[in-house]
Amino acid sequence: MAREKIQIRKIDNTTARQVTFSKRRRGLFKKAEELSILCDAEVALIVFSSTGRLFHFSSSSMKEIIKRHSMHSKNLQKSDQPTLDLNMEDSNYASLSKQVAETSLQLRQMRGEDLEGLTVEELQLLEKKLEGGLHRVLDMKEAKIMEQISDLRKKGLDLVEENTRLRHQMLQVSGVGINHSENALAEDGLSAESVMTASQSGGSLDYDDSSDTSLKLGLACCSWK
Amino acid sequence: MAREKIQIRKIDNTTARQVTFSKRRRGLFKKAEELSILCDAEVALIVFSSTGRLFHFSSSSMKEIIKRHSMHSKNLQKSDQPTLDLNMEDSNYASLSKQVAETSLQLRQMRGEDLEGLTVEELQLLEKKLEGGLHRVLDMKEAKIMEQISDLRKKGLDLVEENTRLRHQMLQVSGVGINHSENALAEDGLSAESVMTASQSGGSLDYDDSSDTSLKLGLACCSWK
DNA sequence: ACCTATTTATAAGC
DNA sequence: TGCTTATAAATAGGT
Repeated sequence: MAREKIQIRKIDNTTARQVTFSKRRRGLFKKAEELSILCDAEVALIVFSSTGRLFHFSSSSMKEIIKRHSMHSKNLQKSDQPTLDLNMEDSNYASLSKQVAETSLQLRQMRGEDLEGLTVEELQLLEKKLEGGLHRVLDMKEAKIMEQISDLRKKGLDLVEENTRLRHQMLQVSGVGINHSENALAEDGLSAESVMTASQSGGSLDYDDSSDTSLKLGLACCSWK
Repeated sequence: MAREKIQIRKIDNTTARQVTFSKRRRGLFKKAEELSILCDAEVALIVFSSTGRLFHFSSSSMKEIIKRHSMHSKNLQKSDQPTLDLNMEDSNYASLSKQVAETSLQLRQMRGEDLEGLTVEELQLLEKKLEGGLHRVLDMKEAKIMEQISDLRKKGLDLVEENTRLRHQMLQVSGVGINHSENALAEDGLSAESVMTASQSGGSLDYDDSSDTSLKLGLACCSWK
């Protein structure tokens, strides 16, 4: 496709053949990938040069694709002892394959793709499904978040309790006569009440607690109600 | 590579995607064959469309090439005597089965089922997917409804036109001298103007048209904007 | 399915 | 191999 048109038959000159192989191989692989991306297709390409070098590409798992292919083509094979078993597997496979296509279409449509062919009624149905799903997801998220909050709150209370206990121990260890330590207790950490208030009001919880970040992530969302 | 340059990412429009698939698939297979002939290479190409259809090409025996390929890549595998064939089929089937399970789980979760095991982060991701899908579904529904409305409006205009013509014919048939028929015409049905106003204002379209209920269904939804 | 303006791929040559 | 360029092919968007 250039300078001169060429006939499609084996290139005699070895060097020229190898040069052409390199160039065309690249082009072929590029187009294979483009097809898989543009058209959402599964593509597997295997090339052996005349010198025995292997080149291959597959849009997903080569093994998967080859398997799927052998299932399909196995219907028209010379077979040997197709012992029914295999045949049944074949039909099973065919239906499975169909099922995969069908299910993934549904999935794509729930993601808002491939909607062109749907009627208004079908779109409405889809909409209801999505709203229902969204509703249930939000409910579940809220439940999980409330759970985490109550867990954290409980942990907080436990910590406050432990702190109090520790401080009492400290007091006893330091001796009762030293005023200084009493002041430190009053200024330092939070009291049980202040912790409770902070977590219930839903305000910013700035625990720099590195052991459990999930609540922080959960609350990062602004509209989980 | 034509009229306009395109980006290499999945084509949204289903029809366009299928058209492109057909065209590029042909091109890809042609080039695969050319490479094999020109450069004396072994080439195997397998393509599954997104709808599950299989297309394949191989310069020699597909089985041979696949075997040779697995020999190469099998260097890091358990190898041995697993007569490739059967094992591949088995695991193939199993993996397809796995794929079905995986996909249908995703589907169920998008419908708001089987959410128990998910973390808040995963729920959030799901939520975003659902919102995105819902948004696209609503957009598409709106587009389809607008299309139907404009169709109906056009039909309405045609009918009005025809009515007018029919009335003129009636007038001519009834004879020009009879005042009575002129009055009847003035009081009776809608003029062209009044129909236009009604349909353009977006007000309640009370055609009792039983032949096409899809618009009614479409408008039954209160929030398609 | 067919039509073309454009984009790509690529045969030669270095 | 890589680069360049003239030209053949492929193909995106329409019809």
